Amino acid sequence: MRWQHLDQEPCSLARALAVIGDRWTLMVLRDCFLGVRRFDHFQERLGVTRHVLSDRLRKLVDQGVLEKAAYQERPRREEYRLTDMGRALHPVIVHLVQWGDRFLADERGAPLLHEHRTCGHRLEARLTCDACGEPVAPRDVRVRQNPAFTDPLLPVPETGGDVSRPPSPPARRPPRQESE
Amino acid sequence: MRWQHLDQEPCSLARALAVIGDRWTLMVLRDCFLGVRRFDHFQERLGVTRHVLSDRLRKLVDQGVLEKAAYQERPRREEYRLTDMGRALHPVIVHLVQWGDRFLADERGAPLLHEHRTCGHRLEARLTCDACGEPVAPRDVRVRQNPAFTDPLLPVPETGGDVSRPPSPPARRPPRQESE
DNA sequence: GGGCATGGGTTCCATTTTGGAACCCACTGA
DNA sequence: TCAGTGGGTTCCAAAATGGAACCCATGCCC
Repeated sequence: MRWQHLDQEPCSLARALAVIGDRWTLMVLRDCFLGVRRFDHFQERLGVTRHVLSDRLRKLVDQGVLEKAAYQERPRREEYRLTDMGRALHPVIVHLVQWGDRFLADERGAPLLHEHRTCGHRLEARLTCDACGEPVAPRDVRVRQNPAFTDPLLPVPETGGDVSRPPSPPARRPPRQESE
Repeated sequence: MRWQHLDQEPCSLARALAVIGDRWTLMVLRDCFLGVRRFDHFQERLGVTRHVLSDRLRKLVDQGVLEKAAYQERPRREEYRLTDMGRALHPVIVHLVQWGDRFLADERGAPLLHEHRTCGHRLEARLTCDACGEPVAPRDVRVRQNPAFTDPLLPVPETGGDVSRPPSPPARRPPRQESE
């Protein structure tokens, strides 16, 4: 499986990672959310090579995550801004940052402090279900396959334990006769 | 800047990406949340080479995201399970999947349907602030630097527009006259 | 009007990381 | 003894990345 074929996969995570899953892209987007918009400013803050940065920015623009806008003519200067598609990644970045704060910080704690302006408290990000407003834990989620997709997408349950949810039906044993 | 030095950066996103930011790791974790636990099962579902899979699993175990547990002795067989640190990535994956569902799906829609078991509705993931329970949008978040970090971490604001929040001032309108 | 600075890149090449495929090893069951 | 299984490792070619230099249009200073 080649990485660039991931966008063809019948899996939204794979398709999302085909867009933002390479090494520097989420770092670029973090800086976008912090207000960085110019090539050299990204380059200086990230320390990524100009070549790679140029490539990432171009791909993000092509895919609709960023847009280029002139902020000055003569000489023409352009900047990169988040589109709605890009801004929709905000929860991903917030949760990743919080995960890093929680599990990977040193004794000084989180480098950046996030405050929820509307309530004034430290932002404690939580995944909730918009339908009922309740917090969502991994095992609260039942995953089914969209019947419009005919190839099986979900794993055959493994015997011996459970992680996200216990398999319900006793039927459907793994068909293991063929050797591929 | 080398990728493997990212875990030293004073940035929780960089540190998080040093752990889960390479090409296949989030795909592995997605499968973990779907109940996959065995080497060959990961390999078959992901199509990644065994070499890379072996490397990623080992790193995830070393870093505490997964743990190896024997599910059988004689012959000893081991499986990989999420730790609490790994399960804490659930919101990241859910939001990424939902982003893919929303922006990258084909006409058939989302490949996998997620239902919130406790309320019975389709799971619509939302980032909320645990302190006040309200939804959080990008511009609701104020970012400050932890004073224990002395080097400046936040970008110097760029003149000419806003993305995540207005620096302070009078009015604010999108400068979008350009064609392109 | 020559030189230098600035923003926004591209080119070149060495080093790393992947992809693909084959190989390995301990154990089991027939 | 021999094939099968789970869980890897080794080898090599192809792709991506890192580092550094170079480019180019414009504007600014003298």
